Amino acid sequence: MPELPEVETIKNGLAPFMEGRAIEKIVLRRPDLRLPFPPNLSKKLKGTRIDHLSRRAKYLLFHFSNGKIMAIHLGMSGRIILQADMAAHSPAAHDHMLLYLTDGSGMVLNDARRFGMVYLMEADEVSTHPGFAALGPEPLSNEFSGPVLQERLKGRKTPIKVALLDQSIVAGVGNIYASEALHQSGIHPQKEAGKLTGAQYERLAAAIRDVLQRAIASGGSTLKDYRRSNGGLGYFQHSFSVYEKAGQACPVCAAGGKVKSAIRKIVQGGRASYYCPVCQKK
DNA sequence: AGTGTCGCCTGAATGC
DNA sequence: TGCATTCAGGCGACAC
Repeated sequence: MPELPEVETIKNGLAPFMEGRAIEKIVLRRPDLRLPFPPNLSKKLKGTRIDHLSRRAKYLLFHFSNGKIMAIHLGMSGRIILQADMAAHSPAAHDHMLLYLTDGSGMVLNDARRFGMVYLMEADEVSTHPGFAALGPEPLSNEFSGPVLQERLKGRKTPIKVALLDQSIVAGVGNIYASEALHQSGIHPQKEAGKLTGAQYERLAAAIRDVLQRAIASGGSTLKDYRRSNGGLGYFQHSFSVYEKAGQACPVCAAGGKVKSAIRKIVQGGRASYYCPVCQKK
């Protein structure tokens, strides 16, 4: 499940092999993923150069020389696999989009569950396009801070864990990093989002940044559905404190030596949350 | 506007 | 062994 660090890692892995190269053609092997592919995608991009790659929230953006941007959201199970020789690639199950570069290399978009999305837009539409207009600030940018988080959550009665998954509050945080950041900042996932103290918003904002940065430094987290574009594995999953660790000892408590507590799993908004009942108080 | 629920989709895990 | 059921979850659509 690619969240911000995974998409950032994919972007960094792809960029050296794609930037500056030109599109020969794009072959679609089905009409849609979560949404239909953009009409005439191949025709609109044929012959254009990829100027650079970037990321916004969990979207990977390809900036083209003709002023267009292709945005890919990998959903739950999306993968991008680089191919040195596209002619030698025989499409596998769930290879939905094949992007051929003029030098013979290319990339394959594989998405078993098809929760992913591909958009094509003009460069100046990135802030107004329906998929992007409501996105909150990038957590690793200067636009994000404790006070900003506090302002955006003012009056919100929803649990803080649920609010962190809302992409309009802060962009790019998903289920793994929401639980990890709340644990790191000592905040209970069921705490009402609008009712943290100023110090707690500061700690939470700092923890979100820290956990995301550490995950990026580790190449992201490899779970059931995510691999890096070179086929290699991220390894931040070995640094999880609470995610998928129900019943195990809380590492913070364990380090303290005295208090023994086990990580608990609850369901909020239909999704699993993990927390330490000792470290994280309402 | 905020909040909650549903549905999309497949593979892995579990149950009988 | 094999078939059926359950679960995972980002996000758009929708109802209230």
